[in-house]
Order: sequence, then structure tokens, then C-alpha cells
Amino acid sequence: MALRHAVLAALLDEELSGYQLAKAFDMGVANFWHALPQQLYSELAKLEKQGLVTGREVVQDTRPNKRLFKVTEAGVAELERFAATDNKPSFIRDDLLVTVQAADHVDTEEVIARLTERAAFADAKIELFGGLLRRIRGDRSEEEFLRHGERIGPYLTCMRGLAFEQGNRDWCRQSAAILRERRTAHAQR
Amino acid sequence: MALRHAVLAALLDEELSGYQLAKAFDMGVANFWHALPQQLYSELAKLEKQGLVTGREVVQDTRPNKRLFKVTEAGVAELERFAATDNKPSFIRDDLLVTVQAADHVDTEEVIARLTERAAFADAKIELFGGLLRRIRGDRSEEEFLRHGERIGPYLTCMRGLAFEQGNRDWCRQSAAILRERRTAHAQR
DNA sequence: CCATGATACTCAATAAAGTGACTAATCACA
DNA sequence: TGTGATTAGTCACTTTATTGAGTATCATGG
Repeated sequence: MALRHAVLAALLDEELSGYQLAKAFDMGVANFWHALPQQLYSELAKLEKQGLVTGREVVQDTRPNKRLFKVTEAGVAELERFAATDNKPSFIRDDLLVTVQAADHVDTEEVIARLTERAAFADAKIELFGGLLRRIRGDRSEEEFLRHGERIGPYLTCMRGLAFEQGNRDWCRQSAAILRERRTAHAQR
Repeated sequence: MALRHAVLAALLDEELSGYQLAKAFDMGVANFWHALPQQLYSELAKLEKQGLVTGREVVQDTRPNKRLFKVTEAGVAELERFAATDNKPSFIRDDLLVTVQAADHVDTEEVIARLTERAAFADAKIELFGGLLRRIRGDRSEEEFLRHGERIGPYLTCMRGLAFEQGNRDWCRQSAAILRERRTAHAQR
């Protein structure tokens, strides 16, 4: 049950409404976890009941009212506890890998199509993360920021997200190229 | 619902018992998905009921009897359908990333400890995957195998698993180094 | 002035994944 | 001779995640 901790971690640096949080989790801005709006709303409700976050109503004229949430001291303590005990390894769980695993037994064109789509998706994410990193570090160089920046947690997770998508893109392109080559080699025989 | 497809993909190249399948999924040999034994047994039962796999009883003297499963034609057709339609992107979902996201607000020593543990875990997986790849390609070079090998699906997914873990290891080491540096810089002030 | 889309949520239901406890045999080792 | 590890599973239960449908207001564009 790490969604609760992901929510806490996301709320550490800014006070957010459930809606804003949902956008962040959906966009991949919160590249360290993924969740749908409904989960976040219910998680926020649980966290508030347990006193790990507090919400305050913000009355808006032009928009529906919203509730902004921030992490309480108890919430930070819970994250502290989490940081001290967690150890579950991460596993890739990816439809595309399942498809490629079966590549020798299914239509190669389809596999290549999926790989190409994913490479394009990865490219979009790479640009998104790249821009995000630049925005976070401002006019400082990456090295400078990592040495002396105030909050580097979000920067580090974003770096991992970027590298992950670069790995995805490279692998997708390479795999697609190999499958294409084998296809033509096969056809010429 | 891709576990069903992951199971089908895993059974394409060899006939396996639920137990063997569970070991494969647990070990990360099936590095494209992760599941617990109970899930696999129940998934196999469902797949058999739907005619996508068939099991045959193997009576053993020295060991408890087992049921070996293989994919039927309908099963391959299902994978074909899956390969032609799937498109769900993969998201990282990782406790460690949540911890690092909160790095600026929790005990740095603990975060460094988690990163170090994960780097060691990644190293172990890298060796495992490296050995697996060598075993699959035998005495052929990687390029030669990818060009002319019979079944490259499992090889490609294993390559992705390897690159993923290398990315993990590198990021963990770099992040831990940065946090250590900041800690000493801070202490000296 | 009417459709579309963004903001800001809620509720209900199902599907998937994970946890814990169990049976039962054989093998390896001390 | 009995302790633990390995093979080969099953059953029941809970927690998470996903799907789908609603509610309500306001802003923008044609």
C-alpha cells in the first residue's frame, strides 16, 4: 500500500486539491507513481481521517470551491517510517513486453507497430521530463542544482523517469529494427 | 488483464507446470511480468476452462504428480488478438521512487541505505539476466543471434530487463552519491 | 445561444492483485 | 531420526486498481 505514501510525497512541496493531484498523477508529472482520480480522492479522504493530511476549503467565485490538502507532522512521520522500512523491489509490468515475448508466434507487423507507437510515446515523455527538469533547475546547471539546490527529491525521480523512457525508446527502436531486418531476410529466402 | 496473456506468452516455448511457471515468474526469468504462485494457478485454471491452454497429468514416482500446460491454437489466436490491439503504456510504480521523492523531508541516511540496497539487488539481476542471455544465444554473438536465431522474443524481453536494471543501478548509485555529497557539504557548513 | 471543455468532485461496481494459511509427499543432511 | 528445504499444489480473504456513470458551475468559441 504505497499509494498513500505516493500521495504524501506528492503533497510535500505544494498544497494541492484532489483535482490538481489527479492531473499530476495522470500526466506523469508524478512520474514515480500512477493513479486515477477516483483513487486519489478516496486516498485523500482516508489520509485526512487518519490525520496525515489536512484539507482546507478554498471558496472560489469563478470556479467550484475546492479543498487544498497539505501533509501534517504525523504525515511526515509516516513517510519517515516508510523510508526506513520499505524494500519491495520494482518489477516491470508491461503489455508491450508480453507482446514481444510472443513475437515469434504472432504477426510481426503488429509487433513492429506496437514498438513504433511506444517509441513515439516515449519520445513525448522524454520531452516532457526534459522540460520539467529544466524548469525545476532554472538557470543553474544540473550539477550545480544537484549540489546546492534546495529540494532535489522531485528532480531525482524525474531523472529516473527520463532515463526509463530513454531506455524504452532505445529498446523499442532497436527491437523494431531487428524484427524488420529479419522479416526482409526471411522474405528473400 | 494482461496476466492471462503473460501466462500464454510464457508457455509458448515450453510446456510447464504451474509450479515451474510460478518459479519462472518469481525469479524474474519471466522479466516481463511478475505474479505470485496463487495467481498463476488460478489463471491457468481459467485459461484451461476457456480452452486457451491444455493440461496433461504427468505421474511421477519420486515427486508429487504434476500437470503440464501448453498453449492451444485458440490460445495463440488470443495472443494474436492481444498483439494487434494492446496499447497501454507502462508506468513505473516503485516504493523506492516514492521514498526519493520525499528525500528532502526524511532522514537522508535511510534514503541512502534504500538506494544502496536497491543497487545491490539490481546488480544481482544484471548478472542473472546477463547469464540468461548468454545461455539463450549459446556460442553465437548477440548480433548473429538477433539476425538468425529461431526465437528472439524471450531474448528481446530479457535485454529490456537487463537495461532496466542497469538503469536502476546507475540511478541508485548516482543518487546515493549526490545525497552523500550534500550531507557532508551540509555538515561542514 | 448552444456546444464543448475545463474545473471540481462523488458513488457504485467489478476486476485484478496480494496475503496468509494449509496439505502432503520426498530429499538432503547432520 | 527429525529438521528443514523442495516439489506441487489449494482455499479463503482482503486490499488495490479499474471502469463507468453522474453532478454542478463557469469559460470559450463559433
